[in-house]
Amino acid sequence: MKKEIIVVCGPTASGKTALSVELAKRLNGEVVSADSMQIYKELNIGTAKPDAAERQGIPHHMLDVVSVRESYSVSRYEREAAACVEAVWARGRQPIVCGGTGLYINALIHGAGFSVCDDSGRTRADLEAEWDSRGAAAMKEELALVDPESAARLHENDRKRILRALEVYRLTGRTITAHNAETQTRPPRYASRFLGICPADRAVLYERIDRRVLDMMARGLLEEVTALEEQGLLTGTAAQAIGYKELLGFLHGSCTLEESVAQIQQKSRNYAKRQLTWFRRDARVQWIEYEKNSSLDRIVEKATNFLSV
RNA sequence: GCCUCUGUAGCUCAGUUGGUAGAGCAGGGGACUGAAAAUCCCCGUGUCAUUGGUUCGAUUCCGAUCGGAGGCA
Repeated sequence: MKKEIIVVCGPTASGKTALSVELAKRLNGEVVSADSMQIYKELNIGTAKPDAAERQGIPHHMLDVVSVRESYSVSRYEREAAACVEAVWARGRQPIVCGGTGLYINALIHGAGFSVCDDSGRTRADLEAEWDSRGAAAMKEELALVDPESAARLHENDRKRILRALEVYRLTGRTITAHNAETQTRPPRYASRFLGICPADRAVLYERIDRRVLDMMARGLLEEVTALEEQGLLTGTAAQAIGYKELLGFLHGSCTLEESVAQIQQKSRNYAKRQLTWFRRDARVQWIEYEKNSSLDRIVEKATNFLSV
């Protein structure tokens, strides 16, 4: 078998799960998820994690790998997902990477090679404290001294990236610019085929999102969030998950349930747009754009056509 | 029925002492290399409800009409 990973990407609620399962059935495949929130064991309904019925007996990997009590990272994903892909090949089957987290997909395919390690989080905590006391301009100036390219590229308000660039420098003595240049010129570690799936009409995507949020509520999202909150589990990364943070507003009495649900829909639409920005600029992606009433069969047919050439 | 307030961007509202208007959100575009469902950047012309009048000039002042809110009956 030609060792080529099939990637199914696209915005949230575009139909990635159904397509990847169909492809797996036809191609003797197994699915490897590339979703930064479905990674968490306790997050189910709100992350649209496929249940047993949706999986249709197809093995799924990289779901439920950690508890929300732990913090996860791209570098862990890069390692663990690669191990899954290798295992699928070892079984003589086709790995199908499916997910909406573009950064994770790139890390898996490309292998960014993050070696810098500070699991204590001390360096970052120090930098955050410095940012708060010295201000954005001073921190950006400090970065400009050691890594002028990054400083020029990053906006002063982009706290997260400025601090990350400084963190890399303090930990390794190398700039993130040098690191990025090195990983970008290295060829990807896996051959891959990218399929992007999305309705041709943005309004149709947004309708699908709105409907799915309502469906999540009907399936018990509020109960899921309530239980997690009672156990004090909605902190850290889990508290960033769309659907969870908005319902917290209702649970704490700062808005009505209807307002929370509308917020979830809104934030999901905003998120879908960001995902599209990410995937659209990726020249590897072959797009399957479908109309409102397109059947799954037609979509799968289009996908297999792309894969056969 | 009378009185008061109100009608400005898709929504909520600001503003123009008369020289055709701007914020937030939505929406659109972009970025993204160990938090990524996160984080960050850019983009604002719309019969200023309709219709008369005053005026060189009205979205702004006056009248009428039609919506909306409140009060008195």
